[in-house]
Amino acid sequence: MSMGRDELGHRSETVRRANLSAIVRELHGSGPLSRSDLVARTGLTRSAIRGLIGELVTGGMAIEGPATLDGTPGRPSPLVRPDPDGAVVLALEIAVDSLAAATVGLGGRVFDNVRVELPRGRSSVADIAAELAELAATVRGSLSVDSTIVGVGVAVVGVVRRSDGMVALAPNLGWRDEPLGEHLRRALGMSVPIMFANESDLAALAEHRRGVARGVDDVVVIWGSVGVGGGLIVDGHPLTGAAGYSGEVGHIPVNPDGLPCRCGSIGCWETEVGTSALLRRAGQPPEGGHDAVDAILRDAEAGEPTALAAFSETGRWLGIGLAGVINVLNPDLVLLGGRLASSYPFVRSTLEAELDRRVLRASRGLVRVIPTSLGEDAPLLGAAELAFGPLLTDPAAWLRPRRTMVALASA
Amino acid sequence: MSMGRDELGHRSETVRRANLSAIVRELHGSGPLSRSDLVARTGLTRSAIRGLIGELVTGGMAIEGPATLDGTPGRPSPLVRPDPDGAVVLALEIAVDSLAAATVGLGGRVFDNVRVELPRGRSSVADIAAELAELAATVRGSLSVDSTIVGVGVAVVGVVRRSDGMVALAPNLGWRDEPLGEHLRRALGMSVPIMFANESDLAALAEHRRGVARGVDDVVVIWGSVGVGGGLIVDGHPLTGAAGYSGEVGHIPVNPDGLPCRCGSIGCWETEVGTSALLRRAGQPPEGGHDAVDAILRDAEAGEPTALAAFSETGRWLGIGLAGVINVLNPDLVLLGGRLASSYPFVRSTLEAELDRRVLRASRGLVRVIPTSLGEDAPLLGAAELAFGPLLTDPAAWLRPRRTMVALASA
DNA sequence: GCACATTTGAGAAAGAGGAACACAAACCTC
DNA sequence: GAGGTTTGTGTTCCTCTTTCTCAAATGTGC
Repeated sequence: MSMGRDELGHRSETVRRANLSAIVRELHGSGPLSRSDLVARTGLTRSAIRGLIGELVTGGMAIEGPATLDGTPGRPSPLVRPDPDGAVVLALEIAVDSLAAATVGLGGRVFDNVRVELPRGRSSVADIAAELAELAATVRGSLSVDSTIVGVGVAVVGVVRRSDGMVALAPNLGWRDEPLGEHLRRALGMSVPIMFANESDLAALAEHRRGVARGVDDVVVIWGSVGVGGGLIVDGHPLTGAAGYSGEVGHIPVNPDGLPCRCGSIGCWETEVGTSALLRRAGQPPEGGHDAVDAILRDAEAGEPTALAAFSETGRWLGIGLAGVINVLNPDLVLLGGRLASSYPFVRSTLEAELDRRVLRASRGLVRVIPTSLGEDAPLLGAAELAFGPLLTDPAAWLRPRRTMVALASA
Repeated sequence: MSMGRDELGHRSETVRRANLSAIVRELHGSGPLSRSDLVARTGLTRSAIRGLIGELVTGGMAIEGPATLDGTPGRPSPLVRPDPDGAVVLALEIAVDSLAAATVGLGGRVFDNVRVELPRGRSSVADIAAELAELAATVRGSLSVDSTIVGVGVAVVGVVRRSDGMVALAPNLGWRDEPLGEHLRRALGMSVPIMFANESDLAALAEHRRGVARGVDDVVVIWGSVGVGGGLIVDGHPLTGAAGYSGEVGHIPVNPDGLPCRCGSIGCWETEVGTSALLRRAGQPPEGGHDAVDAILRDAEAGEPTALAAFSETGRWLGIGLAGVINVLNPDLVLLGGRLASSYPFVRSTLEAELDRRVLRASRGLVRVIPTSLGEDAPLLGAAELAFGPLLTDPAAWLRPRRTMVALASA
């Protein structure tokens, strides 16, 4: 019986929160802006902006600097920048064959970013949590002493519950119903909230905030690692579903009499467009890893016919599955990411041909299919954005408290 | 570059609008409520509620009546009811083989409701628009003279653009890129806004507002008429997509080497779960209509094996396609509506079996699949809800204007 | 170099809207 | 009928934005 996105019972404080949130979002998303830019973007008056900026500056979340003179007449407007030290998040990622960590400041500045190889096969949740905690300690070393970490975001290759980081399924790691959240909370020993999501969902969030999908309200990201996942942005907001399990496009049935899938089903999209399908079509053993795929890519670049045919057939199946997704969601933009980004040139033509045939004409004309723009780190950057979420929604809760009547009285 | 659902630049007027909206939504959705109920539901103070209710009453949108004594101590709280005459919408529907119209008051009271048969096959847009206008005139006759029509909602069997009612595709009617919006606007000759949407989308809206999906935030409605459409509620809001073409689940490819579809593609879900597939499996000519399907239903109820087998196989394919939808959207609830509602008992077991096999375990446990609750009129009721949308968002814009200083001065 | 238009910041006052509080009214129970 | 409880009423207060006026800082044209 939740109210969805809207909350009832507004008051004047709600207005201030919404306006502060709007300003912090603009600063976080667009970087330094003059006060008058903010007036134009928010529609608030100069006086209101002044008061709100003042609160952000004294709260340590923004810095006012000298104006940049652009040659136009009129009094110059001072530049407001997000204070990267004012609010920092820790981003973590459990990818297919690597672990990563980064510290990211308000405004999107990446302070430090490390990635380590992960040996193939099973690893215990406790081991992974411990290793992530070590990476976290490393990247935290690059922060100045007065930075405040306001949250932790974690990207996971697998089906993870958003509320508590319970991993329902992560075939690459051999996990099933593993309480990653609990382990990580203990290993990190931090008091700030830790938020979890699937790598594809976070790649979508990152592309929407800082990549080619900026300003686009309906976006689908198809993220290929070993399997295939999807991140959905709908009406400008991430689509999470009832428990955060949405976007599992890899397990759409596309071939009812197809091959068995790691999830237990048969004929999932993943069995036709995942790494193993590509390797199979290229005449390689399907359990080959990253290197084997790279080899096929190089062959394709060199014009080798078997490799080209393997990509071409994969593209056909990409188109078949994607047509269903597009017909259901009617997006403006579809981004191919992860391994699929590098495959893009070689799958493009057969993919588009299937879309031409299978997507309803009305939707077909509106949708573009292109590669992602942020590369391999998109899920990690998305994890940072996830962790910034609460702060962007209600910045006032994170500002260094203003002196209040009570505080003065008790002093 | 839209802002999505959120708007920037809040002010105190925003608060009043949001609070009025919250109250009108509660009244519209839940019917008569005492003032103290509203206090509890909105979290506002008694003073605030009083002021807002007062505005609604003088604006003619609500009526305050005597309290209902329920035996509890304390001063009784007067009952606030939505004034059904205060705001009325006109709902229209173009279904597969019928046209319908209704007048619906604030609070959901249906004043009048008519449905006429539509001869099978092509009809020109102008003819349909004219006939709808006639039906509209009929149902408007049942309104009291001082009722204000605040909007028109139109449900269409087909792919329709929300912004202007351009019908991209409606195979049942033989339409392709027909400007229904323009024709209807002329035929009705009304100055209020006319809004359009697909029948499945509106069935979902109706079930979410007034049916079994009330209070459920993530809902999928699969609506079977001749083809199959889908209505999606995500995070408590209808999912429209970039242009309103979302939810076309009937055209998800499920059988890459399947039968040709009316949309031009092959192997669409619709070709396996639509009416013609059922008729084919029951050994009937696939172009049979409503009556032929009803005959198979009666046979199945009588235990006739061919009919049962036809439903069973249809259920299997229903499960295959639905598994993909569930894996992508992670809904709490899936509703089968239209023709599929009556089929439900006979497709249930094979459908659930496919879901067990093909839906990720994490999502599977959360989702219930049941029939719709509002019957055949769900799209029509949804059209009414669609038309109420602007009023629910900003009731103040529709209140009879308060006496202002200017009005007094000019009097 | 200087008047002038232009844009923006600063500060005070006003306006809008809900919260808080005190009090009265209307119900219940005993 | 006294006492407890819940709720409507009315007033005052608080928060936050807008509005208005003035000053400051820039560019332009002579």
